[in-house]
Amino acid sequence: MPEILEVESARALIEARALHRPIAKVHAPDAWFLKRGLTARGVRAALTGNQLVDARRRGKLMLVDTASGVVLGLHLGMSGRVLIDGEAAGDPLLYASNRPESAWHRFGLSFVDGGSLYLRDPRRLGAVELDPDEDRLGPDAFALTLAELRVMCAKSRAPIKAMLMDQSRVAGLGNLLCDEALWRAGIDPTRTASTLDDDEVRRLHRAIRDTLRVLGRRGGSHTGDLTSQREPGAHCPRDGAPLQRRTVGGRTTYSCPLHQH
DNA sequence: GATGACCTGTGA
DNA sequence: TCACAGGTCATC
Repeated sequence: MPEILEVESARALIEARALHRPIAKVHAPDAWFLKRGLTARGVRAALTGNQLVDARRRGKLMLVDTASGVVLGLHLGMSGRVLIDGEAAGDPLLYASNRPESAWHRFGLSFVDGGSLYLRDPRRLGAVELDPDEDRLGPDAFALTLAELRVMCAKSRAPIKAMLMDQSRVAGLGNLLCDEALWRAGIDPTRTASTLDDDEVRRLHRAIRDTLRVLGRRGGSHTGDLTSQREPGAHCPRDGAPLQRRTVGGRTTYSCPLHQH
């Protein structure tokens, strides 16, 4: 399931392969997949004969600009992938099946040249919308500044992990990336955000940047040092202590009781 | 801010 | 058969 790194790969794939190809047909077989009042008829009217001209991203939301000015918002949910001319970007997702199952094609565009862009999503938790409200999201995690992180920590009484996963605060970090970043920073995920001192906020900011850079290079959210250990009985890759498994912010959370405080 | 709901596939 | 899954959203 995609976090910011997988979404960025999908965005880059659209940018590289789907722009400036006139759209012949729009496939919207799943009304439930269309959000915020969008209908199959509406999305067909907006995109047929149109073309994609730019692919942007904010957090996990892809924003695809079209020649007419309409912005196509694509969300991958928990199991979504973008397929262009039948091919996807990056490595197979860990929990998502990889079979090219056309029953899982929830939305798609056929280009005049014969190619296609499909959103394949077995679990149907992804979404398509038009002209999405980008401001419901906080700053993109790649662009998050130390000053921004410092301010939002000071204002939040949530566990630090829940704060980081709140897309209206920071956009793009999900369960795995948050666990990895907090593990690298040596901070307990349950710590109340406002109790982090300045050194801890700095370490966290650095750890988020490192996590995105390193895991991005390795190929995705599931390639983290801690992340690859998420199973019962696992040990901390840094100091060998048995890892702790808890629920924080509503999600399964792994952390090291020895070096995360 | 925490909780459960949403939907469906996977693996024990 | 059941627990679990990396996402978001509504509701208390």
